[in-house]
Amino acid sequence: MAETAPTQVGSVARALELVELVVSGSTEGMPLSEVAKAVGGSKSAVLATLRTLVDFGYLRVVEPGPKYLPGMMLIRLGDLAAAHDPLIAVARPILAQLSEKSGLTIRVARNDHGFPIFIDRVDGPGFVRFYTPLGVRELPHVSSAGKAILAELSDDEIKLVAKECGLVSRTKNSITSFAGLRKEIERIREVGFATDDEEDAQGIFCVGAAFFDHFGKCLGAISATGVKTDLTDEQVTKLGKLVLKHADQLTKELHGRKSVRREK
Amino acid sequence: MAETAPTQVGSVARALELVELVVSGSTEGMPLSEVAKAVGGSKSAVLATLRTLVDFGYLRVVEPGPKYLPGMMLIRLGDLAAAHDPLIAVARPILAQLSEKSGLTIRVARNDHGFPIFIDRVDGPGFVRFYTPLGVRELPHVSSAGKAILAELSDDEIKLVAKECGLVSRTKNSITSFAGLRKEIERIREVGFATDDEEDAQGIFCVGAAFFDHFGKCLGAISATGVKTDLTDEQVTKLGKLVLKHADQLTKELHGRKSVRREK
DNA sequence: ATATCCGTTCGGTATTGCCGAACAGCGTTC
DNA sequence: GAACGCTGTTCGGCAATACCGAACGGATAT
Repeated sequence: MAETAPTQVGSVARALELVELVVSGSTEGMPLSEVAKAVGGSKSAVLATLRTLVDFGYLRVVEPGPKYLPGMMLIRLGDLAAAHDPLIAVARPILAQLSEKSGLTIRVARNDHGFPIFIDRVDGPGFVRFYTPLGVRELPHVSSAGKAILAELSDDEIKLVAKECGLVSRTKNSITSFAGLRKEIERIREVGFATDDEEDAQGIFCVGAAFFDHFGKCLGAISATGVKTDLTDEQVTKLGKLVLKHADQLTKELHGRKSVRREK
Repeated sequence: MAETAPTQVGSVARALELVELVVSGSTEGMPLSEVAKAVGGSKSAVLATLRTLVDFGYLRVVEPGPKYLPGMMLIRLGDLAAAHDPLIAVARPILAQLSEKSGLTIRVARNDHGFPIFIDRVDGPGFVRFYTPLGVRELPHVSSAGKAILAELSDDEIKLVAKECGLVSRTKNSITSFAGLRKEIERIREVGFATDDEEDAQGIFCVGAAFFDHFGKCLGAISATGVKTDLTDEQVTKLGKLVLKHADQLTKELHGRKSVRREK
């Protein structure tokens, strides 16, 4: 019943599934029986695995009626992973500056073969909070960071990425045709930053700009997120330049340089 | 070589050791042979485990000469765990406010049987950055958050915690005698907030205050961290009141109430 | 008071994860 | 230039061990 080709350790895979299950569960915690049913294993086997995860702090157990919750070790590992990531270490102060200047939520995404993976975030001081998960591959064509990354790829690569994600629609503003995306990319290349005008979620507006390593390769993008009604057209242009400036600053601090535009 | 009594899953335990090993390693990444040597297992077994961890995103592999690094999933899990934690969700905006007002690094710790476990942090805008690990049990008697928590325990509990941590010394200012700690606790109970005057690290000054649940039980403490030379005595008192005010605000938003002072 | 659910414990079985040796690809060294 | 040492990788065989299912004890609800 295996689906992955190369050598794997079954019990470890099952344990990691448990972690994801508990973390995705409610804040109340999951009891043993529920966990066992969800993964389709015997209670005794699941119990042994859960105990191991608790011993290592990945999960914690709350009495009474033992329920399992995410443990402190997950926070510790996430923090350590972020601290050890050179990109995050350099980007975080820049994100904070941009957040303070703009009053918006700022995020930074890594370029994962054309797809954006957001790896850090600084929330704005506003009352509106967006929950924006970190560490997951997002759709490239409906986010400003994703489009800013796409605009730095060659046309062939864009075509490949577009096929891979299928240009699925998220809202009525989403770009779903390759021709539309092509036009949008042209616009981004001209002004230097990308926008997301309610293309991923109703009422949400984003502006993003790419940053580069010392080969001129696009490492990722930063983006600012706000509610649509808060922004006028002039503000968008102003914000775009502000985001672009900070992205360039990030490039500089990474000892990178902006890529020359590649020909078709 | 086992130390834990109850049922555990060996391969999972070994896998989790690998994660910690890689995360604690350098930013360059660890090659297979190094990992295998460190955990004392065969290359083939370690390889299979590493592959499983990579498949789940806990680790990622960088070419050439396959080296293993912390993966995006760790950031994702840490972020999710934080988002699902009601305390962090409520505390984060308050930490941000306090950081902006004070210009310092603000942290929040959970009370783990008298020991502080810092679970979230908002860095100040200053140039000086402190790396303060999250999710680990810290010493209670050399941190302001720890002492703020201690001051809310009964004298018997304080004695127990003091014995457990041994009142080890970290700097020449560290409190190492129970009599000294007793006196310090009295002072904290009078003014309502705790300080750490270079007791954990040279040149570092902290101020902390506790917060409570609706039973009046101390849930944890928040603390502000800065460099010693930046602060005069009057500023310390002013800062203490500011931190205390935000801790009280946190208590309020958690629908808690401050505990009545317990008798001896 | 009874019944049903939960978490836990305990052996038996065979699955499966571990080991060690052999292979292959590089970089270095002589 | 060739041979050596170091990597990471694959493959079979043994036995450790992780799984299962049933039985126990406790709590809650009916």
